Amino acid sequence: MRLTSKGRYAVTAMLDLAFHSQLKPVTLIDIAARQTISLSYLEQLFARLRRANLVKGVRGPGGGYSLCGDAHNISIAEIVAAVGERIDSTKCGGEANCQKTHECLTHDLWMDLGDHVKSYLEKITLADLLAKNRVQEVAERQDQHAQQTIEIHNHADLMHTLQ
Amino acid sequence: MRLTSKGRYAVTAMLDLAFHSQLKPVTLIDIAARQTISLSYLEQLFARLRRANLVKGVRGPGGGYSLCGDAHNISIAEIVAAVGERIDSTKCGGEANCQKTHECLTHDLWMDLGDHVKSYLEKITLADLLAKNRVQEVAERQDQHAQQTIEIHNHADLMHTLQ
DNA sequence: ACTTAACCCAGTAAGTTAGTCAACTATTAC
DNA sequence: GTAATAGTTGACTAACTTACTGGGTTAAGT
Ligand code: FES
Ligand code: FES
Repeated sequence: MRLTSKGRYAVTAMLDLAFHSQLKPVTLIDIAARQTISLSYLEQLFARLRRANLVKGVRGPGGGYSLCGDAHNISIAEIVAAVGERIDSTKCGGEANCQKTHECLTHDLWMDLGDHVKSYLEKITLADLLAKNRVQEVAERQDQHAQQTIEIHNHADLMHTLQ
Repeated sequence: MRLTSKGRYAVTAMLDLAFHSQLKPVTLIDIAARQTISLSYLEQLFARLRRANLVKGVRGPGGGYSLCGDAHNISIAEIVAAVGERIDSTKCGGEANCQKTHECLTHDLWMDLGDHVKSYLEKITLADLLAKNRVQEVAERQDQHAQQTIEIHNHADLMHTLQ
């Protein structure tokens, strides 16, 4: 098993998307600002999410990304799998061939653990997370903070053009 | 979360130890042969396991390692923790401070997942694994195969001394 | 035309993993 | 005592992955 920032970022970004893309697409620039994730790195992750048909991109002004389908139908397991994180803990990848042709001593243990985690993440959807109070609170705080930084950014731009 | 060969090897070796060290200590050389793990790498892992008081080493001929205490009291979670694998999936390590002073959007999700996996691995002991039929079968197959390779090894030694 | 923002590709610093090599110490057997 | 055994320690390394940067292209809106 290997669940790193890649998977964390992917789920975080998808949750941000679910929260903000009700009306119109959300730009990666906004997500990067709110969640403090590198824009270029987000692009890479969304390339995978798009290939997995979890999001769709719209180009040009007013464009951005929005969810493919309903938040109730997107599980955390799907997102994590889409960006290429292995939930499986085995060395053999389920082939039961660690020792030449035979399984190793602990093959079954890791298989069971993997199944366990997988089913846990499959049962949680974006909608489930979105319904939590804590998530709502954090998202709203982020919106306010992002609004401030945008104002600061615009102010800086203004000063720049005045020079 | 990050569960790699390090944790797999550690648990596999401990299980091998639980299976073979009923009467006398087991050498790392034997474990390395049976489980096809690099001897030097095993030494590093057992240094950590010893520091965590999970095994004790006996030097000299007839020496080797044996379990500290009963197999019923050693959980998989302890072994994995002893070699330094993080079961926790959060970025913050439970501090809830991904975003400067605040928690990130998905903090709770990763905390819950970590707790879930941790309690799963805490409930499984070496004795539990040892009781399984599959594990017994694999261990016996490994014993036979190791016996063969030892004979081949002795044969090679014999030929060598005759030259 | 010009701007916006998705899309695409190449590269890279830092860190981790899995492993090797070499030296040293304690214990037992002869 | 001395030789063999087996644990103990530390430094060092190739290969790989992660997280990230930069530069460029393409499609869409105004
Ligand atoms: S993990 Fe599947 S055979 Fe070892
Ligand atoms: S994972 Fe804990 S705050 Fe982000």
